[in-house]
Amino acid sequence: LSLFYSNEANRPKPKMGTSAAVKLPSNRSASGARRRRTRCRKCEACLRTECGECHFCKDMKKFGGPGRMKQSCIMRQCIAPVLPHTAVCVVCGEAGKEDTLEEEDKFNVMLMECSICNEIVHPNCLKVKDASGVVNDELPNCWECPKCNYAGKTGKQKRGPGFKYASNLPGSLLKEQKAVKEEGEATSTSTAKRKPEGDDISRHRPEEREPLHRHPPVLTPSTLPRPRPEDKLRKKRKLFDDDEEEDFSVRKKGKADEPLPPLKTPVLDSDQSHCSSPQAGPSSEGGSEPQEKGPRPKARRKRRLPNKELSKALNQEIQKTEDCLANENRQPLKVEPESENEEPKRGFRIGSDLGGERPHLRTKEMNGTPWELRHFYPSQITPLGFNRSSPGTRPLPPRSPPKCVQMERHVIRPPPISPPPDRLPLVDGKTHAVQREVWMKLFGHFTHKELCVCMRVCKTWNRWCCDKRLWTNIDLNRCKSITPLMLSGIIRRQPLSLDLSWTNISKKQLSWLINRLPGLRVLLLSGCSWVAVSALCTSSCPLLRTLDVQWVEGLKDAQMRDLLSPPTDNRPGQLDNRCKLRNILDLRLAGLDITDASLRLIIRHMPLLSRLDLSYCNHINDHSVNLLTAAGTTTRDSLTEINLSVCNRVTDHSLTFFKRCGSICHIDLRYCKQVTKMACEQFIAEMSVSVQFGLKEDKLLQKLS
DNA sequence: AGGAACGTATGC
DNA sequence: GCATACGTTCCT
Repeated sequence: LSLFYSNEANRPKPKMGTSAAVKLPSNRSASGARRRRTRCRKCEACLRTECGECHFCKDMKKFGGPGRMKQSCIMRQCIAPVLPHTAVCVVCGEAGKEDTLEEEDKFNVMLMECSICNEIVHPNCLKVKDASGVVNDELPNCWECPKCNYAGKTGKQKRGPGFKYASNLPGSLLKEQKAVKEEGEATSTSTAKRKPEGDDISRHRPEEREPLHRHPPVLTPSTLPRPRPEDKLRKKRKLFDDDEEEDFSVRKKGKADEPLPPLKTPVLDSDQSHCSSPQAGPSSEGGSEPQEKGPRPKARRKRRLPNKELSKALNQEIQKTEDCLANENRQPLKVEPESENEEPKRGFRIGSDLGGERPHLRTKEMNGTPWELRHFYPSQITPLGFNRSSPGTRPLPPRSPPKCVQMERHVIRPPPISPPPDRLPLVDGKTHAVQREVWMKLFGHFTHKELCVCMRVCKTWNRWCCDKRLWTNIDLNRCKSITPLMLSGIIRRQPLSLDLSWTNISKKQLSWLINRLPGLRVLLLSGCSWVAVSALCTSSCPLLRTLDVQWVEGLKDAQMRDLLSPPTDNRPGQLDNRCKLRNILDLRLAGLDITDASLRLIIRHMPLLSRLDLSYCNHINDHSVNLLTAAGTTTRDSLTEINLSVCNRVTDHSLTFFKRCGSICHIDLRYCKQVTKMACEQFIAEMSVSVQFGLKEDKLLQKLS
């Protein structure tokens, strides 16, 4: 099944049903009552235990709360709530029968709930054959039934059944966007079947990717230490940051005075007006109904015990982020395509003219998605393909795609339970002679771009090509916008190495990612905002070996402390008290305004540190080197490579300190104005007693093997 | 508008 | 019958 579910378009606003606990509003629609949904009990969320810490957990009696709120743990909010067992088809009165049939035939006998009229039917029981129903990929058993679709009804004022998102976790990346005040006819247009505009795969074809080899920093005079990235650039990025309050705390003063560049374009605006929001005018249905206005005697409620700090902080963060995400990504409701990466343009038709297509296939057994390719390597990316970007060229912050009020929501469904097929099924019912592992060897030679193309070929290839062995390195360096679809694509591939350098990834996004990449070894975040990088403060990635945070603006000593400090919540037995980054071997801090204070933390908390990049760190001096190489420090023996290029406070004296390092193999002092070639040669001469060093370049000392 | 409260559907 | 928690209403 596809892991990308992107349409939130037509989730109807919950309406009263016969079962509703409250009286029906006077404007209740003429259509059927809505069924309440219930947990799938299979998704990641359903399977986990209550966190005991969220707002709703704290309300629970079992956690000592009053039990008034009666809400599910935020971490346990179901990703794919299902119709209750008691649901039956309004036509035949029977339950869903999908269990009785093969996958491909299930659709017509499973119960589908219309997000507009709320009717639950077997598609087979419907008489309307000329209209197309539009399946909501996001929610199991949810569609816009052919009747409503044919009648031109829209779900605009409604929100799908069942979904009550704890938008922050674990399945959904997005929370429902706030109702957008849209006026007039914009609200009357259904997005249900609109095809994604300009969403042609060819337009999103990634650039040819360079091999993932690493380069040393480009150290030509033209790229010599540059001032911090221009404020202007940062300002632009700011528009897409979510955690603004933190952001301001690290921003240089004065910036706020500058006018923001106008990013909203006419395109954007027209986009907005064309996309009907699922929430467009939600208040027009129930909310605006002036029912029960006026004073009412209200005695039954007990005094509340507001938990403002927690809930507000929680929700504000979520909302802000998700508003941001909402703007970055929006796609109309779509039907999952027949072949995985096919354009999801059409509503499907029941028994209609789409030839031999079996529309229900679109809702089942899709592992890949058409959006995957489009979003994984969007156009206008020029992946640099290596980590150490030239520091002088902080890119213009990516701009979001044209914004649209249309909200989409991404649910990461659990990975397929069944193993990928071993052989390719053929049309004649037989299977291809070549086994999967052979194909996999072939796929192993393809670029990621090519793999994305392969994933469009068929379901089987789609699953095969998503094998994490083919995606150990995912490089989104300078990808202009990280979308939720890309995030879910990353999760699906479970890379060991992830390059998000110079992207506009937000804190929320990064946090979401890290929490779902438990095996991540390499994380490259150079040029990202500190706000984003601060996600590392609260998330744990115990296996992380390489962390690149060079040229992260706002990352100074105080932030390093946050990054390296053990979790603050140290209740016994609750959390790991050790440094979250204790297993780092390779730390890249180029271009940061850090001082010895940070180095002390590093020395203390990163006992395995082997490679340290401090180039372009203006505060680093001989004393810093003395610290790193002092007796009793772990770095003294663990350091094998150090990059101090363009550290102008480092002098010849540092070289004498390096003599104490037992494992040092590589000392980069290029462009250190106060380091002389003579001192380097003296170092080589003195070290030659035990280790042979040579000058690979001017002031670049390297052990000769 | 956002958050809290609560009636009662749902599953066991 | 009980525990859970969905979806609406009410309060701030």
